[in-house]
Amino acid sequence: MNAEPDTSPSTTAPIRSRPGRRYAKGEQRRQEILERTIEVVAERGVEGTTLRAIAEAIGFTHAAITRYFADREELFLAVLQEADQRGAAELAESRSASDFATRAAQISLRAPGLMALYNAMTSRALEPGNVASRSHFQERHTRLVEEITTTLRTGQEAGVIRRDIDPSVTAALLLGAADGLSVQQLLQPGDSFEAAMTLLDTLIAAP
Amino acid sequence: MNAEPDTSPSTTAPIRSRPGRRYAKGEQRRQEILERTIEVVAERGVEGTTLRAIAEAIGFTHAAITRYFADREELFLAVLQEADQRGAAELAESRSASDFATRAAQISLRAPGLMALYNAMTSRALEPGNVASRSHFQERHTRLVEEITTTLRTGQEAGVIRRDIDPSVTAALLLGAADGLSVQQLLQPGDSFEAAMTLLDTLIAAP
DNA sequence: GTCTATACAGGGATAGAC
DNA sequence: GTCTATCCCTGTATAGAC
Repeated sequence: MNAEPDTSPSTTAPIRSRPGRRYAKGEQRRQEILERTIEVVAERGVEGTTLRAIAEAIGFTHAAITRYFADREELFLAVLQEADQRGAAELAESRSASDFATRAAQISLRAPGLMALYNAMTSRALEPGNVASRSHFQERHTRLVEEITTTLRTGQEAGVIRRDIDPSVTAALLLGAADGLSVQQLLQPGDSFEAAMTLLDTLIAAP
Repeated sequence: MNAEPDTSPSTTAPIRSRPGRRYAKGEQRRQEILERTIEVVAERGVEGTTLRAIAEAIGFTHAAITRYFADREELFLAVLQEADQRGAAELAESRSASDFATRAAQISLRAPGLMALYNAMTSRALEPGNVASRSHFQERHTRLVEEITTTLRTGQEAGVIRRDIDPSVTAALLLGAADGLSVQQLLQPGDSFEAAMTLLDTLIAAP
């Protein structure tokens, strides 16, 4: 989007000596840190997930983590990215657009701490001067909107989605609704999430 | 909702010696702290809004703030509550339901740091064991859903809102969409917020 | 390459002086 | 009612052991 020229798409602030996956042990450690982190988040919340707490869960010193991730922000972003990638396959099976959005949210809801982390990082991305997180979420959002837009267009051609609505605006609506409703769902669990997304589904369906 | 018996509706953890508005000076100080806080948030972001930074903006020591607010969490919550009350009047003028949701979001968007603070606090409310923030947002959500539901029902009776949709589910959808889309709007400013809410408006309008 | 030890600046919270 | 002093906890940086 409006990000400055950045040649490294995935990692924002690359560690000096991260070998391109050459050392098996290092890569393994990296994965372990990612997995433990989300566990600690689920147990102690995002705020309680200090570098020392993660390190302790592994049997480490907190300083060691900085070998793999420049700072806490980068670590958290990596956790979200990992979760995104794992969910990507499942997401690709979506049949309808709201099905897509619903799956996206539900994947997050499955892993206890993930949605909390996602929200915490989103709110940090809104902070002034946080280019790393902001561009991450901007890219993510742009990508998701494009995917949903394509699905919607296909649906319109197939005659299952109303033809009098703009696909990309509808995509933004679906994604926004899924995001907002899943927060709501976590705040007070109930069936409003399902119901609301289903309603949206019928609203955009061809008459 | 599922909140524990709580006799104090507005303030979650009352200060030991808050006199029921008896001391003008104290009340004035409290207001000043609230106003400065939102200013500091706008300038330095939520993370940068330390008790010391707020105190410095007033000409205080950070410890003095704890006379008026038990901790930072309570202070932030009070800022949001203040903003809610100020926006309430404007909100009451809403004609349609999505107009309501749109206004609610736009009021937040007007004050630079407010939406960031709102999101930061929402994400904290998702943390385990944070009863204070969680119940605040639960109550807020319940209240807003009820108000929108009423507006919707009136619209249905007047024939401007489709009659085949459930008012409360629709209210949840509107609120969720407004929340999710406003984050999106802050992340990358554009006109997708307006467009998407307008779309939702037409979707729920009577044919 | 990987990790420990250690130091540092800055945060929230609190006790007690005035 | 406000301040000073202090506590313990963060993330971060660096030096050096292995």
